[in-house]
Amino acid sequence: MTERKQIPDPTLLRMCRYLRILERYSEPTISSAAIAEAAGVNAAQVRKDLSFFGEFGQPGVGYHTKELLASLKRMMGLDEELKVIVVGAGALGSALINYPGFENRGFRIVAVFDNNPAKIGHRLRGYEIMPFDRLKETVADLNVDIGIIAVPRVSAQEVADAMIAAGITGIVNFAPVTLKVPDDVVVRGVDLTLQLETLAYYLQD
Amino acid sequence: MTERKQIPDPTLLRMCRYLRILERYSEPTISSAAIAEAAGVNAAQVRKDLSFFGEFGQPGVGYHTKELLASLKRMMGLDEELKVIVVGAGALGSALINYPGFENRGFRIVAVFDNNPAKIGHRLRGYEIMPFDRLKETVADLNVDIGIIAVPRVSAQEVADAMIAAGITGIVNFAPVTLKVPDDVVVRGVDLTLQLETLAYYLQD
DNA sequence: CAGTGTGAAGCGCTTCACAGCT
DNA sequence: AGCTGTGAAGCGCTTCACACTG
Repeated sequence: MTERKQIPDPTLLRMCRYLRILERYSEPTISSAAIAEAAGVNAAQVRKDLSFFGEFGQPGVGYHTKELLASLKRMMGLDEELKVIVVGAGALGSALINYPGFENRGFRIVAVFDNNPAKIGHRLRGYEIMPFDRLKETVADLNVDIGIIAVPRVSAQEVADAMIAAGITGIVNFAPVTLKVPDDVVVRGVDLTLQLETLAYYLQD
Repeated sequence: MTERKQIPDPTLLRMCRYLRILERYSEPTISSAAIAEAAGVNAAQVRKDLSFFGEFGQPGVGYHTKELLASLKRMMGLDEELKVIVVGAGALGSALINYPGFENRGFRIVAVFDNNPAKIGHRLRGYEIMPFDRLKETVADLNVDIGIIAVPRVSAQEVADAMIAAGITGIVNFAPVTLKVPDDVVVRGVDLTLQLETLAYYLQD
């Protein structure tokens, strides 16, 4: 993975939210205040975030919506399609495969894996479910960028190890466990129940 | 919602992860270092986090696993079942309903809603799908604690408004949009593609 | 000794405030 | 006048380091 300018993680996450706001903003220009309002953050925060990537604004006017969107997409690495594999064709994996958000945002699912013999060969929304042991060759053949882990907790680490062995350096993990990976691999976790659990704290008495 | 001691949000999120680690730890005692190792954080962080809730440890020994688990669960508000409704019975809603993690962790889904006539009345893993307009009465009748939003982006705010009008004060939002809610309502967002998008940044070149 | 609990230092993100540009 | 870009201040989380304890 090539090194590039260090950008705070919270900034990166907000950038993605800004992109969505820009995508459905109809005015030709937009101010940091307007972005902030839609994203639920401070306007200075928006300007500071954008400044990590360059100077896009025009004092007294704001930002040119389409131009800003295009620039940011490119700088975020979201201007060209990324190839994704999904491991785990259970309820969660199926939902992810059917989730329009992925393809809409430039992520193309190129293969789906599962180790359940009953599922292998079956098709899921056009994707043939392949046996887990064909992961390595598939990743190499198709030049996969990102691996999504949608298997039960106990198998997650094993799947991650296989992905890494196959050369994948970007992983999104939906299993509720902290994965151990080498430094050059980026793992992002999405935990479906974590947020629910923190709510419990606030709802007490 | 009663005010209670202010605990940093990052701490709350880590607490939930600690709980999971404790649940499948077999030794009678556990050290902050062991928890830290499993959670991928600093040991001092673990002790500091725990100290927000009290003094549970024994110098030279560590923490009594089961005792700590029970105490933390109680203090996090996770010692008794919470009632949850899910709005949106599409791919994501269905996956959530089938996700064993919810029920396993003390969240009981008590009703599922959708406004698609083709789905209403149908059963999904034992849950009858109800029309959206019966949300208010159901929330009141069943004493619902938490609402999960699993509808498309465009409908999310409307659903949130209805939940709030019905008296729900804790919401988990799976739609990729920032919801506007009153101060006394706690919203937690789970964004399925956000993490994927941030990966793109790291994978450039 | 092994390991907790915590004051204090360190660090990084957020917010302010304002100079500067149009 | 309106709004950006940013140095500096503010603030909160993280990490250190060590006194203390069984």
